[in-house]
Amino acid sequence: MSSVAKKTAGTGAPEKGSTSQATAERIPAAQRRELILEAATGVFAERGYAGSTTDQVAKAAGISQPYVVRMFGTKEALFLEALDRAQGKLLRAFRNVIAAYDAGELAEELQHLDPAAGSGRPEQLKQLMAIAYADLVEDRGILMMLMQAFVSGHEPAIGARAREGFLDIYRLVRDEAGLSPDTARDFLAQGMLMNTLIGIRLPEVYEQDSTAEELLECTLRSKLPMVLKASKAQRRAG
Amino acid sequence: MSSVAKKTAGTGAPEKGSTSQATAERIPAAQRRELILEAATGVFAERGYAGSTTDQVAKAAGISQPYVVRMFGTKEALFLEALDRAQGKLLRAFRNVIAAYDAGELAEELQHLDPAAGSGRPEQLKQLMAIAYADLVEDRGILMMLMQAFVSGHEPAIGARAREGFLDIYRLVRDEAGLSPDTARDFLAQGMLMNTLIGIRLPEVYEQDSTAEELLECTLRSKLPMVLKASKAQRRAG
DNA sequence: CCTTTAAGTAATCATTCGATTACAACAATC
DNA sequence: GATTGTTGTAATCGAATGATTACTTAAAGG
Repeated sequence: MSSVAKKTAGTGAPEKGSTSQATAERIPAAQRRELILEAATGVFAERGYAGSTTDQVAKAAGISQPYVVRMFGTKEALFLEALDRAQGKLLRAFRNVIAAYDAGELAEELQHLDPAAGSGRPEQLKQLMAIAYADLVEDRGILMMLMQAFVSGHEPAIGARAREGFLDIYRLVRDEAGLSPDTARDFLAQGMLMNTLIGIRLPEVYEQDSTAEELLECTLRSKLPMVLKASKAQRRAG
Repeated sequence: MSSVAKKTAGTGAPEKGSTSQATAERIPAAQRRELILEAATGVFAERGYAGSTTDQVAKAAGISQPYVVRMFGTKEALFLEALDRAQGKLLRAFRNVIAAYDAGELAEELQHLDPAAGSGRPEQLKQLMAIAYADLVEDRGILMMLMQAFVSGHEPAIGARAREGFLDIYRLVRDEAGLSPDTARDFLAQGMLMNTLIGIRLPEVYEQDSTAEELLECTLRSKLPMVLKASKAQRRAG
């Protein structure tokens, strides 16, 4: 997805010799909004709310800083929207698993589950959702965006949203997947551990530290190779 | 420097008689250092690294902002020292439990453990350390200070230190308490969940939200009343 | 007393950052 | 082709913040 109509990189010279326009390609506001939210999710996930600047988001989205502010009003409003979006993606991922399971579409995946963990619907859904959660690590923005919100409870608006969002996830796992409170708690705890391991960038030292290797191995299991690959890609891009 | 300009304000203002004490009480630098670290832990725990200012730390410690900076050099150095201190307290708390257990000093506490969770040394130590961890919530600064470090992996110095610190804790739990990797992982996961619940200030809505009530109940168990009390105290302190 | 040292602050500086303003260019519509 | 709304930027402002400088003052030690 790149510019076709405009200059900048369109025809030959990226230099601004001719028309001194540094302006981005014009696209509808609704699409631009989504691009900004995508960029903001990455920036906020990386640096947290206070550690991010609207200019970093603007640069990541390929537009100017005033445009970001004008479109969302304030940095806080932008953060809240990005948070909602990330939470929505997580809830949708879980609901997709549940729906597919109940429709009997996961016969293949069921073969690879740990039989010792139980064969009831809640036990199997728990394992399947854990896999879906680990899949979200590939993006890395979504889970760390949530994590950053979870440690920003001192900001009144963000704290309130984070609380509600976390409880939404708990209720989904309990009511829609049917996990008992204790099982739901264990499920969430595993998720928070994964977030933490990603947050401290443990995959980056996987090869140099055997303790890190062991902990990552027993936390991510079959999803470890994918996470390691995503980590390396992230480092290149960073 | 002692020639002429020395007495600029010496003309009228040096009232030493009673009230207006613009300067803090003079105490040895080593003690002041500890006071600043204590204050910094609370501030960083609350607002994170980027969200905290050296002036907030100074105010919390009852001294001026330049003094904070001069004593630690940079905000980052201050954060790293506070982080070390918090991690040290956590490690010490766990080692105290292990030593007391091995010395047979915990006969009373053993009566209150869940027998269904197993009666071997690792199983009992896991439960005892979980209680010790929850006890640290009372301070609140220590655990959230660590949590804030865990989401600051993008800061090179902090990220490196956070990684090492987390692995130190894992090794302690595995090697000194004797937990298997899987059990150690589950233990850490519960800890990360507790941190998250504290981070989003879930205890503050305990009375208004039955979902929050259930989740807190099944995560903190016997330690819930203490955490609720600490939460209320924290709110009053603001 | 006087000199030295340690503890502490006021003032300020250079950046950074979120937000605002004013404007430019493109596109649709009449 | 003039009008009008949409998409976008440059310039800049005021407040906040980490750090520095220069100073003050309470003790400690002759």
